[in-house]
Amino acid sequence: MKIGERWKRAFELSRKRITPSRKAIVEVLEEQRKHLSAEEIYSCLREKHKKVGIATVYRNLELLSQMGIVHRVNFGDGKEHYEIARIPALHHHHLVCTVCGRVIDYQDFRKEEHEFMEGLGRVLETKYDFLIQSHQLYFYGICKDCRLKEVGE
Amino acid sequence: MKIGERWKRAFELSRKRITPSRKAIVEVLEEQRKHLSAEEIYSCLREKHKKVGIATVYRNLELLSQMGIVHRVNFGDGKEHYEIARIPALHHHHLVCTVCGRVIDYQDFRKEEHEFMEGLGRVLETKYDFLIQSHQLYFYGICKDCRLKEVGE
DNA sequence: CACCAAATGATAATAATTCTCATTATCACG
DNA sequence: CGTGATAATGAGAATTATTATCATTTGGTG
Ligand SMILES: [Mn+2]
Ligand SMILES: [Mn+2]
Ligand SMILES: [Zn+2]
Ligand SMILES: [Zn+2]
Repeated sequence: MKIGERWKRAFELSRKRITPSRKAIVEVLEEQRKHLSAEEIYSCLREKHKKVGIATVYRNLELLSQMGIVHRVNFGDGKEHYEIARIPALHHHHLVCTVCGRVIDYQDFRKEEHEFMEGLGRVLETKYDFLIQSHQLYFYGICKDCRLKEVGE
Repeated sequence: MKIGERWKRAFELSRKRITPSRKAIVEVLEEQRKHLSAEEIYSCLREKHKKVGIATVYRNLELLSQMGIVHRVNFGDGKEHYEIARIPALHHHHLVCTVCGRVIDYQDFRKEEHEFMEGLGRVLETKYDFLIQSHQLYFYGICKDCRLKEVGE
């Protein structure tokens, strides 16, 4: 099932209204498939001549995150970023360069990783009486370019 | 080796000065062993009658994070939190309630998890030419109390 | 003890996000 | 297909976390 069809159903179920702003925000994230900040999404919308206020962008990113339609990710650069949620089979994680901020999406070991996380998640649910909804894994390090620059200096 | 002895050595090696502010900040984090925001650390220092400016708190938390003496963690509540780094054998991860913000430190499956992360890390290092320094795993969900409240409404 | 780069404190500046409130639009219902 | 209750929006103000500036102080080396 395409994510595009899915989110409309989710809106109906949760009794949230389907508005032009919401459609436009999801559209931008689906097209770009990148990690965009609220401000970047706002700019994209302006370029497309969709007039949506910045407050509405923030409000809806919050809502869409809670609904699981978008993922909010934080790379430690002082602002939140958002990306469209992929189907579970395409779930991915992040590799962050602590020097230049470059972020790599990786999905290697998707299956093993997913199994491991599922198993761990189940144990935690039982032990801590939590209902687990999602997880995020970040690896931090130094990318090739930044390592070369360091040596050069 | 106690972490307390270790960080002084790290300072000498990286040619950073051991100042009263830095000692005091590490001290607070070692005593409290919690996830404190910069502002909370600043308050603790004032209570202990150590006069350290807020800017110095931020500056040193940045430095201590880079040195690996403290860990900067983000639970999605709009501010960074800091905790003293534990020795690798006591490495832990986080379980975050998306409703009330409660955070649980867990260290179950420490060994299996660590092995898994090490293995995954090595593959990523090779494939993406990254030098990996650390990783963080977050599980998000709803805690027991928040689930009970939801039903009550 | 003197020197000097590094560190600090006070405060201003910036940047991200949230709040307020008057106006507009969605959609369930008749 | 209207209509009304109520959710959503936009503009801008307000708030909050974090960073920058710069004159002053200090740690550590010799
Ligand atoms: Mn991603
Ligand atoms: Mn912790
Ligand atoms: Zn880099
Ligand atoms: Zn909770």
